[in-house]
Amino acid sequence: MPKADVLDNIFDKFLKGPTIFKNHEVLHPDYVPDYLPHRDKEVQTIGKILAPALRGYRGSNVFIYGKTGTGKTAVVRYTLDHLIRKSREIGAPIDSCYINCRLAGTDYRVLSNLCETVGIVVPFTGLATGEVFDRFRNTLEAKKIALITILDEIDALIKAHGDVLLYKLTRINENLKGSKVLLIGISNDLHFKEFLDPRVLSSLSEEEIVFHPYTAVELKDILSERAEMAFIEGSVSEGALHLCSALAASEHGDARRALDLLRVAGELAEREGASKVTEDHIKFAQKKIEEDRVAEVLKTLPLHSKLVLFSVYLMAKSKTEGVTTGDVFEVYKELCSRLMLDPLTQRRVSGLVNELDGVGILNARLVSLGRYGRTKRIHLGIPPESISEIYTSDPWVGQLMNYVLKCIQKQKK
DNA sequence: CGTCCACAGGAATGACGGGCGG
DNA sequence: CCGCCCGTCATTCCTGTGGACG
Repeated sequence: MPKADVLDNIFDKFLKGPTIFKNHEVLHPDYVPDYLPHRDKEVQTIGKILAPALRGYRGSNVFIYGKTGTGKTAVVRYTLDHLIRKSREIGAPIDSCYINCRLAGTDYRVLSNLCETVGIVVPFTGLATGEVFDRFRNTLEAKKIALITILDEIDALIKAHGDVLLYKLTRINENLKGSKVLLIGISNDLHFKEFLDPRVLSSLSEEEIVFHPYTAVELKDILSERAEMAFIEGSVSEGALHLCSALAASEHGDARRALDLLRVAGELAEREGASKVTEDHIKFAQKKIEEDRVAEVLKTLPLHSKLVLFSVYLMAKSKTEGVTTGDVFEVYKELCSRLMLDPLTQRRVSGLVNELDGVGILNARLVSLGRYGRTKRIHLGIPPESISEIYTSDPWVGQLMNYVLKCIQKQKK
């Protein structure tokens, strides 16, 4: 059979076969639904804070904390959408601007985003940030509007570039007569306050809202709601939903995670031609998401981190309990000499171990061996099979590793 | 009870590369 | 376009430390 026919078959099967998705899109992370279960209180609170803008008062700046997947962004966007709609109805001069600070990356790009919303174009680069700020302020002043600015993931920007911009923004109203700016800061980091200048903090957190993680029960409501929209009726088992919400709840009540899980499970089910998403699909999806994450991290690891990881891997085979920093460093040095590479210092390797621990690929625990010193006890944090990712992701390193393995085996014999 | 191991991890400093601002 | 500055990664030097051993 010619190739094209085989493909046609696959496509036809896909098109005609029993699909279980009705609307795939509603499971994607940036979809904002018409109703946000279990966030009524937050929606109302933010609504009350923003409402004065409809009458031309400034209202308060708001600072929102909460871990990932607790609905911060969704609630703010939802509330703001409604506010803007209302303002159009009654003709109130309100505009809004949503900026993800982490994606924007620098002060300059945040500002250029702001400029865009007030309708002026600034060059990619070339202007001093102060100049861009002035242009923004002047244009805003001329437009005579209330601008509600959402600064999402603001902690990322502050940690990277300091709070100069934020300070300027919080004080911008002092120099404005016709217009006003209302700031909504969103942070994933609960300890973010400590990074801020007290003046900025007091101005920004005139109102503070903390978003608590969803409980398993709440997650289930969210999932049921979304599943109803996303899937054809009856194609998701009750057990699957239950498991899905339980899994996400155990991971700090992350709704995004739960929705991801459901989406991937649905895709898996559809691909294998199943008519129903089952608990097994969820379990499989959980595994797949984790594997993808690990593979992604391994792929992007710097060379010496790979070597450190590989050292731990080699030793984990023989020693089941406890590899120390010193052990790892010795093996690592040996690897380097075989590969004709300059080894890093022990200090650095110790740091790399900590970094690998941070992303969950290694488990490093500080222990004291009394008379025999203090060190870290290091284990693999992932299944050893995953290490093969290193081979596949980086052929050069893979070849070297194979070479090293052969040398070691020869020595043993 | 003091010693001393085998590191942890902070601070200062240097090399390098890339983007900002003039 | 170029110099400068800033962030990242790494090194060097350093002080700190929990607890088994003698």
